[in-house]
Amino acid sequence: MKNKRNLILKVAEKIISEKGYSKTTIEEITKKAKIAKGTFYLYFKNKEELFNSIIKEGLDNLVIEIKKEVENIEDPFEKIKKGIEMYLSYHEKNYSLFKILIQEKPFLKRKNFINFWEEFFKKWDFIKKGFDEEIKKGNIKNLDSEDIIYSLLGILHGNIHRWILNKRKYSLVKKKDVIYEIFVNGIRR
Amino acid sequence: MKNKRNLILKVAEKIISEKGYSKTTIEEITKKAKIAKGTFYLYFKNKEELFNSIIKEGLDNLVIEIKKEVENIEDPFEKIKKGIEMYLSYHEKNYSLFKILIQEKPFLKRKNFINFWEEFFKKWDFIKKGFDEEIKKGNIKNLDSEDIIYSLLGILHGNIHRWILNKRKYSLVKKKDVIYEIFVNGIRR
Amino acid sequence: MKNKRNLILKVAEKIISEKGYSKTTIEEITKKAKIAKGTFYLYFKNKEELFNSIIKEGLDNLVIEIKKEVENIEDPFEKIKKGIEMYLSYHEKNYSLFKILIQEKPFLKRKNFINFWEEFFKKWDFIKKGFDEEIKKGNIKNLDSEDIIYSLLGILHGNIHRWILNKRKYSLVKKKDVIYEIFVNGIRR
Amino acid sequence: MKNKRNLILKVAEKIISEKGYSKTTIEEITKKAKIAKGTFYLYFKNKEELFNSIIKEGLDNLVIEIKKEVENIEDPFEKIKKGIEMYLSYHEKNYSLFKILIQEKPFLKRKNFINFWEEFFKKWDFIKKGFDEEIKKGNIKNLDSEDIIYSLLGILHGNIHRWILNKRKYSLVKKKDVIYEIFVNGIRR
DNA sequence: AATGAATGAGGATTCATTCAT
DNA sequence: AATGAATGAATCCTCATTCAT
Repeated sequence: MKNKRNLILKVAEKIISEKGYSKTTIEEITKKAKIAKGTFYLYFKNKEELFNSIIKEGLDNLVIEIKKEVENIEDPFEKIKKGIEMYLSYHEKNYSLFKILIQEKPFLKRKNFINFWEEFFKKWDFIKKGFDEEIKKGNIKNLDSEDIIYSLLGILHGNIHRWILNKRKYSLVKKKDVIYEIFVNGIRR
Repeated sequence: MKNKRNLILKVAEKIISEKGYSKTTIEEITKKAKIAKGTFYLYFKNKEELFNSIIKEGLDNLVIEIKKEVENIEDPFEKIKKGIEMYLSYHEKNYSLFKILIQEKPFLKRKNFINFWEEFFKKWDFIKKGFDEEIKKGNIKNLDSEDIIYSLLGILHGNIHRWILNKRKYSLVKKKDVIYEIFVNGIRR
Repeated sequence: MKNKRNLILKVAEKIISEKGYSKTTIEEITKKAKIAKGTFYLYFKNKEELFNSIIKEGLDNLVIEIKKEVENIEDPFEKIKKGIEMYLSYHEKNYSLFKILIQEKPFLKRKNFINFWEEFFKKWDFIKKGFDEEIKKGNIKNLDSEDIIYSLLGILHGNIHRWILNKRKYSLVKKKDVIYEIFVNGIRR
Repeated sequence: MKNKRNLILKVAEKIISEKGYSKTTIEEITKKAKIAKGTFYLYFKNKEELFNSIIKEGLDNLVIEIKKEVENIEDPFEKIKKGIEMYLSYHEKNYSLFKILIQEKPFLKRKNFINFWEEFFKKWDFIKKGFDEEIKKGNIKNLDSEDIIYSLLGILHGNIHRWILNKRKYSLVKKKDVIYEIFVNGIRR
């Protein structure tokens, strides 16, 4: 049943985002999901796989949503504007994911750890390519496009982090204009 | 002996940055420091206090170093430039600290978790004030200075993170110009 | 399985009565009971709860047995006689309990320590009431009934203690007549 | 210095009576006595010897005090009366000792444990002999004198225990008459 | 597919005792 | 005689994972 797997994922995401990976026990996850402990292992090989699935599936959805909205926009800066908005709006809806995402995951074996982040950043290649084109056209300063993308992600994460620290009292999406202002003026020629 | 405490701190910082807090055992720390397990508890109340000390002392030094270099600079943008350089250079020397900083903190209860980060961000208040002045003078766009500082920290962290993911193969400090370029053009009126 | 809990209880009672609470390890209990260490914690929250359960259940049974035998006896002095017999006979069968009862309870804070014993003595209120009635009727000297009950328990414990020190070489129950003789002549008008 | 040994004994007696043997640490004893931890081991071989000394010396004093007062009294029942009074009065002054005394000491090796109590009871032989004589003379019922002495100690302990449980709010010595009344009528022919 | 009792390796912490100074 | 830093064996408890039902 696909549903039970999703149930576990949702329950676990919430708990892990609140207590952190180490303090989250299979006991608690299965109790809250109202299934038996053994059942958990029918759907996940172990605790680590559960964790990876939460992140992988969360990020996949993030990219899918952004791509869908962004790919039909012609104007490069409008594209960026929409991308920023989508990134914020997705995390506003799925703030648990971010809290899980930003933590170092030192319990991941080194190899898996590298793969994890590489995969995350690779997902934004389609945006990087956009930057490359604009640099060629002269619309954007002649910077390394990878520098640009990491800086953008940095600004976004800084703002999401702050929003969470403030207990999500204000609308995260509203920050889209400030971020756009700073970022685009920062890179525009 | 102050030295033994520092020894523990140094050894622990290295191990925790590599394996993470939860996977790091007192056993391993003391073994690598070549002291008895009980000796650890002469210098730290428990594992949690060790962790907090690493971060507290690491960040205190970071702020002290930056302040020292920056406070005599008059020109606001030069000040920012130097600040960025110092921030990067400190983390280049102490890359373990950053990895620990962003790690999951399984012992922190929600409230303490918030406090932890709030304290971190409060440390940069002295910079925020500088931004406020420049906004008044009209040198910087009329943005919320807190938005600005979180965005700057975001850009910095994004770049540090990337550097670590790339196994620190290039010089982190060299990124100071790109970051300055993007950030300052982003906020300058 | 109720049985496994009882198994632990029995094994632990024996060991604790021999080595004392502090020197008894969960390791030894579970080894002797042929279960895994973790299994212990399925049935008891911790070592302290185990200890409390041993005493609570032991004393509850003691009171139940005595009450059952004594409540149908009309004559007050016969009642006392039977009570003494039962008290001795129960401890003869369950001599471990007594040794545990008087053991140091290192986990009990002062307040709880008091409560612990108060609860023990409260269990004998139903006997105290009997004394009160007989005092009114003039069959027993006009003494404080609480003085009487504590003295009786004192005599009993003194004799049980002695019996245990003598390695239980003689029949404890046989002491019932001497105790009755001394005690009843002591309080009878 | 004989004084330092006594200092340790006094400090330790207080702490052990409050927290029990197991929870009392050498650390705390030496800190409260304002001496170094190593100094403790100049005066006592180890923790167990300290414990034994507290009890041995406490009981020796008890017996000495009682003997001194009692040996010149001719009348056997007056002798008992005075003995009861002295026993209570000593424990009223030294209630810490009793709290230590009544606990089982399972941490003592079995052999030492037996010796410990045997020694305690042997101390009362001089009283037992008095009982034997009175039995011969026909003043006391023809009971085993050891039964008598254990019963008396039992009554006394029962009453001391109760007094401590009541937080020593009343005068313990005042109970001498009730105890005498019950006990002596219990054994007098 | 589902259950949950049972497992046992693993890890933080305590504290009596030692010993160089 | 006195110190107190250092030791490390000892012990409680946790929790991911298994497996018989």
